[in-house]
Amino acid sequence: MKIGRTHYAQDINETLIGQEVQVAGWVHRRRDHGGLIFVDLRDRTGLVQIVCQPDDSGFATLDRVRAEYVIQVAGRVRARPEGMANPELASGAVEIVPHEVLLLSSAKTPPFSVAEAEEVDELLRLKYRYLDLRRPSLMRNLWLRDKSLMVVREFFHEHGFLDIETPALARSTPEGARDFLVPSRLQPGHFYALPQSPQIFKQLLMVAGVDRYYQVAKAFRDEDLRADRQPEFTQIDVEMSFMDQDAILSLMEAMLHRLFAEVMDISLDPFPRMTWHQAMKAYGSDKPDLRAGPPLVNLTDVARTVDWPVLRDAEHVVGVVLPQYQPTRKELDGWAEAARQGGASGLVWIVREAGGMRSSASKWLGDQALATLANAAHVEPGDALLVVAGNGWLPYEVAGQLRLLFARHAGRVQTGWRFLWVTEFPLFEWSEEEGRLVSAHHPFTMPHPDDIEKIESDPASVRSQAYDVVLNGTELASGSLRIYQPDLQARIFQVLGLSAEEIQNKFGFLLDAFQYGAPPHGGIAFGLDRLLMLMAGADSIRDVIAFPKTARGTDPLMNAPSPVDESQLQAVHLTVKW
RNA sequence: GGAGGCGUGGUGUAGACGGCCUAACACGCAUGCCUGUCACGCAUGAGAUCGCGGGUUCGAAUCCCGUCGCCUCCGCCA
Repeated sequence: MKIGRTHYAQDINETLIGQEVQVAGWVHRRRDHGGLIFVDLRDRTGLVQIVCQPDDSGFATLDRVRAEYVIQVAGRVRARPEGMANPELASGAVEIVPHEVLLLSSAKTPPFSVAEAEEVDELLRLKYRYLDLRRPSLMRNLWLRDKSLMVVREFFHEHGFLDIETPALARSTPEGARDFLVPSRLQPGHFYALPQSPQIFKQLLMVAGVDRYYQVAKAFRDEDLRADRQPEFTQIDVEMSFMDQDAILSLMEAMLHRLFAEVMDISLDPFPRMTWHQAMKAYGSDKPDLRAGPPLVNLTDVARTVDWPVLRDAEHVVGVVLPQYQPTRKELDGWAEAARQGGASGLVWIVREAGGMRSSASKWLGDQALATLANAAHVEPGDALLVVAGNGWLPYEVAGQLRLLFARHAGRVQTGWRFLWVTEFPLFEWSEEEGRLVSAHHPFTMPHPDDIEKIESDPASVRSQAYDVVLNGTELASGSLRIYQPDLQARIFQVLGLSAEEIQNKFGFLLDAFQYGAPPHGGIAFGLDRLLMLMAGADSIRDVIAFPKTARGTDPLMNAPSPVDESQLQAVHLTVKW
């Protein structure tokens, strides 16, 4: 028998009954009945059952094989006996009777079972990632990734976007995350940086007249990891010229609609749009989870009427309604603790029972005042209300956290795919660490046209033409219209506190480029890994990345990072100290 | 940088008030039996100095200190 296959496991079905087929793959399970051996052969598509009797050729080989041996089987497809079909398998109505079995590779007993779905220590999984990937759940995610990228690429191709590669060896950018650095051998003492995003390149491509660009691009950020953060990750990076914000949002939304329709067979509703300000007021978050129950209620006005300074004198008073929920004292104490952790001075709760009301503030608020608050929040008998008071955005953020905590705790998070656009992010935000204004998105973000005159006089209030795609409380994409006028860009740099010299040194090439005819342009970057994580129902982006890194940034399979030879260090003019 | 959780045969867990642990259970593995299983079944068996180091104690998987690793969260992530 030559090496090769005629069919994948999942394609062996009733239509092939009586035909000769050749399949190849791994021994998933072997069930030895003495005179009768069943082998589940696994390939990347699934399983197919091989059945073999002592006088069949190949019996001796199948008697010897063990889990994860690699075999190739030529045989005839036949229907399984009456009542013996396995509805769990695509190939479950049939089986293969071999007339030749080739043992291609034996295998050591694997360190964990490929066939069992049990949860295995992730370090071990990563060390033996090639075995982990054999498990159907991860293999499915690789397929999902491939299929999704095909749909995305088709979409962009059809809409006239050019797929253009940008360098992985770039220069360090002053704003943003910590860079991964690569020492230069030819330029002693100089370093490349791995790009945190192709941002500047794609804007230069717009100046070049590419008009529509996209790239499935690796991005690198040397920051601490999380379940949804890896030091290298993949963006679907997009940039367009001569389109206003509305046109960009509509086109990108169409892409996601197409993706979900073709890959998930899900027809998405049009995405609601919400300004950052609205999102913060209604959900205390710039990435609201619309599945997690009703929005926050604003009790600031009604709080003015009560005779208790904690509420009356607070800048903002925000409530979370717990519909038809009577929390225990322990739950309430837990939420109060969470509120304090979040920076609030405390939590006021009101529980409306059939008869009357209990409250943490009953010492200070009479029944009348409690009723006023409860009524303002439309709290019905059987409901409860959590109230956070404070200044600035803090009470909103804390209440937003409590909203999520409650929804998760009480199992009130609805299922579904709740996308939305969040628009009009602030252009600047205050950095405590640096003691200055920094760009909320990045310094090339176009200010809102109505706010341009306030850039110098009241920068904190300036809105931007930046937007995010949010899905179920996760930020999936971030983008903006870009500044294309050199003078406006210079004003922004000035507000950011960059000296003329720094500007010239760090961004001079971009400003230069803008002087040679820059089109109005804007774009967006989708976090592919996060998107796939949600589509796959995974808890971590590691489950949709073939070879991810641990929370400490190591790769246990290759043992990276690693020390290097002294000669390698010398070549790049480095001495290591520790 | 900070907080928390976890670490016990190959895998997943139990044991945690110190002695009942000569460390249990399931799966896996090995050997034998078994002709319709599909998480096959039955029988027998091998396999662990309880992450590592130190301490307390007559005695430590169990208590204390340190350390390493993994995971989660906060900070950080334009």
